[in-house]
Amino acid sequence: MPELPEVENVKRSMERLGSVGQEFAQVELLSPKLRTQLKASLKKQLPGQKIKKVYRRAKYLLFETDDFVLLNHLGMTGSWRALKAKESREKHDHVVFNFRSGLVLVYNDPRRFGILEIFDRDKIDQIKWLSSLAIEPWDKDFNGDYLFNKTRGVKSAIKSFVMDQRKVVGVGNIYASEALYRVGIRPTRPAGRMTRVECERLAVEIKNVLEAAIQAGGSTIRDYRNSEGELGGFQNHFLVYGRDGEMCGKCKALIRSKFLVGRNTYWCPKCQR
DNA sequence: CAGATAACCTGCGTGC
DNA sequence: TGCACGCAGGTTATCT
Repeated sequence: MPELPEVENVKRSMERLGSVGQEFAQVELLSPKLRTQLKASLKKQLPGQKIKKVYRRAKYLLFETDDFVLLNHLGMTGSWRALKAKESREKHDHVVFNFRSGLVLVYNDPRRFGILEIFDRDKIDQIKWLSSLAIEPWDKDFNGDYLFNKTRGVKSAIKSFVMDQRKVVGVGNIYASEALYRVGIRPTRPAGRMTRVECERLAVEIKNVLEAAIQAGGSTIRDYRNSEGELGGFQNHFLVYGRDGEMCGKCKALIRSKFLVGRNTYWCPKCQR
């Protein structure tokens, strides 16, 4: 469910809930595992720790405390919510974080593809989930030259390149189609066949589409919500995603879709070459 | 090695 | 109303 814009919005809503500065109290583990085993150390180590910072890296959400880092990936269906009435538990709630102030944050995840793990704070750079991620899209080095150099000799489709978190971070199935449409590149184009100018434009449009989606609160197709329960709005601005059979807004050709890289992919056959 | 496919899970919409 | 099937915002392991 969540790509970078959604995770960024979860992060911002977490800050608005006042999570920074909160001191952990009891932690309740309701399930044995998400994508990975839920460790008992969550219950033992977090109480007494204060959240110093909440931040995002790629599609990961991180809570930094005095001594630890709580790492979270939302998988396809992960979500957070703040409890108002006590004991308002729902199906697929997996972990309950009680704070000393009375705030309660619950992690819910029907498909359990998410990750919730704790690491020593001085070992952040050893976290395997983060070790091979590419630079952030807003890093000064993320530009046309970067994409041009990384794509040289790559025969696989540009769409799979853009979705490869080791090459480009934060772009998933929605924003891959949207970014490539904006640049006028067909998703099936071999990555190594991108010109330098096209790489330049792709770097710009990846940032543009992610930025626009962040500003719109992310995309809600079925069930995405930020931690304050708010829905996203960028689904109303999709130019190609989910619009196969509809007219392209630029040229009136019909938008097509095809299964590619294991995911449905959308593009305009006339505007994208 | 690239590319496709399966696997991990549950829920929901569709068509019979 | 029920059931089988396909599909879903992600990632990784395993095939061909």
